[in-house]
This record gives sequence, structure tokens and C-alpha cells, in this order.
Amino acid sequence: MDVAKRLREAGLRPTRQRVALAHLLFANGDRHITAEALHEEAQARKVPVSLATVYNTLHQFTEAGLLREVAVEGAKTYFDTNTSNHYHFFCETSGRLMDISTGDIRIEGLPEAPEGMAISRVDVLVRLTDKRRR
Amino acid sequence: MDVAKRLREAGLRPTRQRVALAHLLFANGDRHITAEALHEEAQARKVPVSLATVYNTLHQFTEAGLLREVAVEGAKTYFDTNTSNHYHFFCETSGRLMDISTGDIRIEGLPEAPEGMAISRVDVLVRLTDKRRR
DNA sequence: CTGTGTGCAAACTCTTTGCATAAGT
DNA sequence: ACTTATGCAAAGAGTTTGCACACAG
Repeated sequence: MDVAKRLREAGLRPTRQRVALAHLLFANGDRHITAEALHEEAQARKVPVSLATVYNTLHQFTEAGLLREVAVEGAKTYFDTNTSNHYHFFCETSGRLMDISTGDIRIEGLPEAPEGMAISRVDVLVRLTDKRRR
Repeated sequence: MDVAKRLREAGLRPTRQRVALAHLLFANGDRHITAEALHEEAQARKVPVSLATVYNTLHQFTEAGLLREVAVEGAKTYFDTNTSNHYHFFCETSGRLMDISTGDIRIEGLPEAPEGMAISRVDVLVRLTDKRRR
């Protein structure tokens, strides 16, 4: 599906910047990226976008359901182009995030949400460290 | 066990501030707290500690194995006084973090760590939202 | 045209750091 | 005394915001 159409369907006007960013994000399969990294990538490809716009765009995409935010500690926010229900590996050495296909993993015995609350999502983060590092 | 002794055993000199903070942290069962919240609490109890010292202390305690950091999205870092292996509820409405006892929950089919990597920890965060809020 | 999006720079939040002073042993 | 910790204020990182200009429909 073409990007402009996809944006329009999400209720977002397909501006140059949004189209360009959507391209970078969705062209090559699933990605996990920070705002800063995406901004640099855009610059490298000679797409003029300001960092502020990258942030705005990422949040708009997230609200529109095109992206998903992944919580890892540390200041940075990661955005995941795979919005389906799945979990992650996080390499603490490199800061890289990788998908774990949901098929493999299963959580048993999840407790009820407390009174008046509903479970909105379950995040699983498997932290990895490089073996040779202490 | 008294706090001063516990700190000494962790290799930390039991200074006024560290003892006072340790007291606030460990006196009333398991807690999940941010640096800022702990700082405010200390002020409220007339314990003079600077925010910088609170941060330093929390990190020193974490390195010493007395605390554990919990990754939730957003800028804030939460510290958990329960260092055993367990998971969390996170209420997105209030920002409150609660323990889930590990006994209840079980993860099946966890994939192998990629080549050269070792799993250091598995974090599970069950996100909750208030039912009446959308 | 008309309204929405963008860019810039400044503001903000949370966290860390450098260095002189104070406290622990 | 000698060493380590603390406090302050300033710096840093990541993110957000306000407002004038630009662009899509």
C-alpha cells in the first residue's frame, strides 16, 4: 500500500516530511528506532526534517496506531514499527532492541488487574549482556 | 538488622544521609520510588539531603544490590526495594508501580539468547489503565 | 484561501558532574 | 589526619512547546 494513502487513512495529512519519514520507517520490515536516530537517517538521505518534527511525527504515528512505543530504561524512547503483540530482547551492551516473535513465548498465571483497572498491555523485555563483558 | 550495619556490609559508609535514606526506603516493606519522591519525603521528615545526594545514594544502593531499577517508559527512573526476581503492574493513569509476586506468573517458551549473549534478566510489566478512562 | 504542519530556538524535566566543604573512621 | 561523602550550582541529555512561515487541500 502506498504511504500517502496509509497516512490519509490514519487521518494524517501526507506532507512531504511525514511521507518521507513513513518511508524510512516502513520500507524495510520491522524497525526499532529512536527519534534521534530517525532524524539522522533523514538528514543522511537529504530529507530536510527538523528534530521537533520527527518527535511530533513519531507521536502522531503512535497515536494513529502505526507505531508502538517501547519502554526501556534510560532516557531514550524507542519506537517500534511492529505494532502487533510481541516482546523484545534488549541488548544492554549495544542498546539494540530486537523482536521476539510472540508465538514462542507464553505467559501463564497472569494475575487479575486490581479493582477498577484493566490490563492494557503486557510488556516483556528480555535483557541481554555480552558474554565476554563482565 | 540495623541499617548502619547493613550499609557497612554493602561496603558503604553509613553517613547520616545514607542511613536516613535507607531508613525511608527499607522501613516499611517494599517500595517503588523515584529519586524526586524520595527527596521530597526526606525533606518532609526534616532530613536535609540534596537531590544530587539522593541520586548518588540510589545508584550506590543499586550497585550494592540493595535496590533494583525498574524500567518504565517516560523519563523517570523507579527504584524498587524488592531485589528479588519479580514482576510489576504499572498503572498508566496514576504512574504507580506495584509488585506481582513471581509465584503467580510463569513464562514459557522463552527463546535462547542470541549467539554470544546471555540473558541477564527478564522484565515483565503489566500495564493497567483505569477502566472509566478511555 | 484556510487550516494544518513545520522549523527554529528557547524552555523544560530529569539526571549527572565538578569542586569546595563537611563528616566518618 | 586522611579519605570519602555531601551540597550546590551549573552542565547535559532527551524531549516538548510557542510562534511565525510554508504547504496541502
